[in-house]
Amino acid sequence: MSAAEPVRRTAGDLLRERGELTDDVVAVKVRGRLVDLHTPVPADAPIEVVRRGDPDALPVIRHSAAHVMADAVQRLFPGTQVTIGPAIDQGFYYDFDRPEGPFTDKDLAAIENEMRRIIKAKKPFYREEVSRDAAHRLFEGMGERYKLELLAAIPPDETISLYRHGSPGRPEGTWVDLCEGPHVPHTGHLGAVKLTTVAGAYWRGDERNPMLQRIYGTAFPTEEELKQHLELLEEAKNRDHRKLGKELELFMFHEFAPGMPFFLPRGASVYHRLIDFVRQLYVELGYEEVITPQIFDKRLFEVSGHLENFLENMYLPITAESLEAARKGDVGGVHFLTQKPMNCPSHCLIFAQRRRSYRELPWRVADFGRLHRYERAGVIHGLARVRSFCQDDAHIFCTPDQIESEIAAFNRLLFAVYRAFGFENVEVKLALRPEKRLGTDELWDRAEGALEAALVSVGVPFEKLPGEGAFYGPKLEFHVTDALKRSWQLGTIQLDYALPERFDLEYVGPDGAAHRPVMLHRAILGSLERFYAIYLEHVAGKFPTWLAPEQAVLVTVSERQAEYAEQTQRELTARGLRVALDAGPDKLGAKIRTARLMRHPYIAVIGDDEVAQKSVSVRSRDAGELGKMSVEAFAERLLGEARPPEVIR
RNA sequence: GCCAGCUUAGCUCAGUGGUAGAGCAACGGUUUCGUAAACCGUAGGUCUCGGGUUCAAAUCCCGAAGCUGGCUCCA
Repeated sequence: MSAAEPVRRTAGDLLRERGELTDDVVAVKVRGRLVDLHTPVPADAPIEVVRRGDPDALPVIRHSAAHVMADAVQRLFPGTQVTIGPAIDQGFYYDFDRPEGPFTDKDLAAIENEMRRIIKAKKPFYREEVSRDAAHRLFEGMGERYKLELLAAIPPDETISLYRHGSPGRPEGTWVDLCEGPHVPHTGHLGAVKLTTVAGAYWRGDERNPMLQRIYGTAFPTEEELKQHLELLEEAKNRDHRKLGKELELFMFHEFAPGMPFFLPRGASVYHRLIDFVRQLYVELGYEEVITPQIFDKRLFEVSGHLENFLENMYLPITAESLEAARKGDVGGVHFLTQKPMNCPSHCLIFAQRRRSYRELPWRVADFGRLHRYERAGVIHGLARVRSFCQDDAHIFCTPDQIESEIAAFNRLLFAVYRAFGFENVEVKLALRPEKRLGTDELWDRAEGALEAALVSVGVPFEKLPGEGAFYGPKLEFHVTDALKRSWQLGTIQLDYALPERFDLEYVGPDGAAHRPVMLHRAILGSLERFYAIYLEHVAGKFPTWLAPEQAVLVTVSERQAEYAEQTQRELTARGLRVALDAGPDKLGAKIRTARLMRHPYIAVIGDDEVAQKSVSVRSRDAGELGKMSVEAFAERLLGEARPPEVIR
């Protein structure tokens, strides 16, 4: 630092001068930005103190924990190189290049112990700002080639900062990392740490790069909070849709069809009711539904561009005849077939089936067709990521000046639907042009602009995702998170100028001339399979009465009431209700237990009293004991809840 | 696809080189019972599959499949 430069004081210095520096201060916030105590701040800036218990302290603690972990790793496993190690939502990770290969669970335990030693020693963190050259020399000397690569990627005008923390047992006394911060004042702030898993991760997230060893962990100010976090994870596991799907007999998988769910009778019942719900919306919103083929000649997907852009995700079925021809080398006898991964090309064929008038637009065509996409092994995940699924898919063919209102209307609809299912936290993302795409830049400018304009007009906050659009157009994505806080896309709306062009679609305008329509691809629930997964977790297996496979279960106190119970079941079923019956020899307590585990909305007990009074004793899953009521009153109550939620007013 | 782990009865899980186990579920019997598990009994397994090492493999080694946690890719 040259003499001419004014002395720059750190946030820590300022607080100390003001006598506000207590040991529980982890960092500060300056104009909304999280800054640690080691970093110089403008003397006149308003400072907000962040203490150990504050939510803002967590990322600081975790990022520091990542450093301490890397320190421990390098101490225990010399020759291991460090790369990056950020704080994340649930904790932190650090990626290492370890020549000896992956870490084992035993290694994790050893690393954790080493971390505890460093934490216990309450070693201070230091920040220093250095020149690019000095940093280069430092990491070159240490043989940290990943850090050199990171250093080279820092823009020239940015400050280069190093963070050290005291490391008991290291010859140089400290462990150093190229890092922006922020970090805690000393290692003692890392109250409770836990390393959770090891995983492979590509350097810089590119699968062509070498695979690094990632260690995930988490950290909290206190053991108590860590314990709570671990309990929360345990609870989340209990509502994992894969576990619930098995327990509630909703769906299954088999290795003969990996990634392709089998919906069991109870699960299929829910699935069909979801479709019914969407179908009802379609009636009200002016959609028409079609049914289209599964398997096509390859020419369809040549025209659509899928063969060029989506081939690695497509199944190519083959007939025995073609297989035989191929074996004989008879190329002309081989029929190249394609299993559809999307419905849009079919709908283009239907649009082009006859002359279309502008008076028909917007034409909204829906399709619950089953789609198949080949997904690489390792990416499939319960119902949330499958190889065979169906979307509540529809395409809107419209004129260019109908785009914005269609998109805005769809946005409003989608939020209303999600709200009806109890999803309040929906994240909206605008996915922009990918590298591999159809159409000119000018078309993409227009398409992206239109989506953004619609979002602005509806007034929802959104995030832009460069390069994430579909190959035929930009998309709006609507995301919600699963029980384990993984974010999944549900609905989408995509704007497409390319397919109408490729299929040479036209409508006759008021001027009598041919015009090119625009296509909107949209789904509300998205993949029904994925929606099913997320929703099942969202309600923890407790489907509302309108969706539940059985809306009530009748249980008898003894087998003596079986006849009356059967008659009651028939009466309720005749009124369109779904009612199960448990008239077996078990004791009432056991039947209640079974019924509760199956999460039936209502349990109706039938004993001698009920038979005599022509009643049932009702217990609601959500509202508790309701007492005796007539069968008629029970039916009325069920019928009142059996209607799907109203979305459109 | 890549890295790591897992796979034992329908389900949840014990079993680390020497005769495959438990609980629940199923089935049979007894009990006829009032709001989260009655009692007794019976049956059920090529220990995912294929190779290898060994006198001997659920157990050790190699390969495959499926699943799990990540990475990459995506609804």
